Amino acid sequence: MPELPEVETVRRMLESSVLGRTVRSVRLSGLKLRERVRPDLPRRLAGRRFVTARRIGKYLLLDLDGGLTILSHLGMSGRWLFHAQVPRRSPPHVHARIRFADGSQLWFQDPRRFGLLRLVETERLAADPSLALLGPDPVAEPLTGDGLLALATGARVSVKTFLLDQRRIAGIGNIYASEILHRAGLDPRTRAGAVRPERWAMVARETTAVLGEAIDRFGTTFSAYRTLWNEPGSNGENLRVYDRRGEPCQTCGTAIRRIVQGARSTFFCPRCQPAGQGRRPSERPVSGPSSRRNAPRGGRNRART
DNA sequence: ATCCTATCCTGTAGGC
DNA sequence: TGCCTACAGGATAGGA
Repeated sequence: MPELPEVETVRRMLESSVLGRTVRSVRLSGLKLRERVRPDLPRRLAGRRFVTARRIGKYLLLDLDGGLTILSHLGMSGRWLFHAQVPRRSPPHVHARIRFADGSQLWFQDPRRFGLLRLVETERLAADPSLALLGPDPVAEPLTGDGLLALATGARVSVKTFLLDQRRIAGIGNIYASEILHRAGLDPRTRAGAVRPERWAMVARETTAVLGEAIDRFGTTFSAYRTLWNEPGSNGENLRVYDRRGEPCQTCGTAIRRIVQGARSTFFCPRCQPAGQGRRPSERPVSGPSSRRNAPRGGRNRART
């Protein structure tokens, strides 16, 4: 799943390749993504120049001159791809092809169609419903222990679910939530409102470290995520718990466990992340108490991200 | 208000 | 080999 580091990687690459280019024409697949792409998007983009590439949480904001912005989200399987030369055989699921004058093209590809391509007037972005409720972006404004403590006051959800809530913090997804909690030594089942201040300080520090390292490695690729150059990110080898059920913890050797929280996998080390940092919330796997039923059957190459 | 589940969607692994 | 089923999880609408 593309999370903040993957989106940031794409943003930086867009910045180096697409800024300054003027759109000659656009072709849409016409298929519905998370929402329908406006059919007048090609007409409205034509002749405009890309001027800024921004990111808020997992959202990408591509500003064009004349006050128009493409608000984009990669969802589960979305990719922005830049082709200096267009490949002879066209891959499936390309929903937008943006052509530039020199023959290069920028594509939005998304097999699962959870992604988003929305045209917004730049000055109205702040009021856009997808952005209006987002919490702080932890790369733009690094988290602090005190800040997290305040955000979590009264929250009864687990700290794992808390980190995934984009209204509280924007950009953390399922992979990095597990990684952050492992490095912070915090049981993912702990109730967010019961986490001690010292522990929040560790979460803040580790969030910065985990996201920063992932950005340095161009993101984590299991299978779907690719950079703008259609290359996988190399952060997978840097992950300590995610998708490592049964493997020995790199810190203490204990077998990594997988549990289900809010219908999502969580991976943690029961020894490095001991219970008892606070009371646990009443979260249970959706399909009953047997978490084995939801166990992924694949290895590290299972379709993801 | 807050929490929680179902829903959208396709590729892929694994079972038979 | 090939068909079938379940699962992966981004955001969000709507129910408890």
